[in-house]
Amino acid sequence: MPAEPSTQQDGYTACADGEMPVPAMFRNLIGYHLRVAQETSFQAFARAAGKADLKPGWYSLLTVLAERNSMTPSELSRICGRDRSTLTSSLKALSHRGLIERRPNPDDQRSYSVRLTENGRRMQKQLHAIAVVYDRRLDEIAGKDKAVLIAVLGRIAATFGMPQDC
Amino acid sequence: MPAEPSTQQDGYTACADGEMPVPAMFRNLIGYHLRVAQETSFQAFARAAGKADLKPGWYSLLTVLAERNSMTPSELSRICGRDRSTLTSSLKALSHRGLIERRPNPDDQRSYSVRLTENGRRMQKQLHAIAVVYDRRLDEIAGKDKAVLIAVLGRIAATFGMPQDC
DNA sequence: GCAAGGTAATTTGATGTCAAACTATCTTGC
DNA sequence: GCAAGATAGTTTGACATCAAATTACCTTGC
Repeated sequence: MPAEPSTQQDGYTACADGEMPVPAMFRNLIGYHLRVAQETSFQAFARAAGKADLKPGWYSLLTVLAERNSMTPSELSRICGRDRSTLTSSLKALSHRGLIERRPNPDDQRSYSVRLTENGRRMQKQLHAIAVVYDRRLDEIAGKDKAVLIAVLGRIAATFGMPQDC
Repeated sequence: MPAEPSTQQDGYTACADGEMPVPAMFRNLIGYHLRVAQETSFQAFARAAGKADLKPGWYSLLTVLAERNSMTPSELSRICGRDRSTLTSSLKALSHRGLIERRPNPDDQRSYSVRLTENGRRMQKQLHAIAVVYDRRLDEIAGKDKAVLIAVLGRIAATFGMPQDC
């Protein structure tokens, strides 16, 4: 065995030169850079959360709930930008683990509202701590451009996030 | 500049005012804005591509291939940032539709290389045209901050895209 | 009042993704 | 050479997601 630990094999050269080829046609496309930046940074967060046995998708749900007394699944779905049907299994899992409580809505039998439990609040803080660690790295990378970055990203989300028929 | 937070959160009322409430704990997190901006803009592109019966995931594959004579699935996987196993079914579909050709590698029986066909090149141009339309909107939104945006996003991808042990 | 249509949540089906297991092949140290 | 380990591609399993269909309940026009 050869051993070279870092043997680098494929062009990737792992750490050796850290250079990722960007296809020429993509170099000027904001959408490409946006996608790659988001995916790589989110995966780093997800990996860290996963090591603590936490689902990254829970973070936004718990955080949104942490800021409001209670909400219906539909409200949660709109604010988190996920289809309602996607929430069904998440809420089931969160409820099963005692992180949220469901309570029937007396005014509407179809609906119910969801509220964080004490454990849920604890879990939210734990996930937030992990997120903040990662975001600090993003802050460093953005440096003085952070405000501009957030402003532009916000405009993008506002523009494309409009319900299509508006 | 920072653009301003939505004052109203409560109602949400769909289109009525087009403002999406951003949870307070997320307002200062770059990762959150990155995620929302990427998801909303990518979905807009995916929807447009889907109307032409094109899979958005094909775009990066075809484009990368358009810039090189031929590549192995593993190289493609690294450049596109997708797991190798993910490419298996995509390449099968692309091959089945006659958009790419596979050819065995005489030097290594395990491997093969992939090349665009004429139809594949046509399809790539078509997808690129759609992507460019969307990216033009992103350009407008970014305005004079485009260069800064791309630079920051590139640094993020480079930092987090490193193989984990670096 | 009540039928028609809307809404809340769920279920189901199709995708896209990663990671881990697997098979076949190549490479290397000895 | 050849056994041990690395590598290429695939298969399989687990998820997250969306969209369409379903069910139960609500609201409205008349």
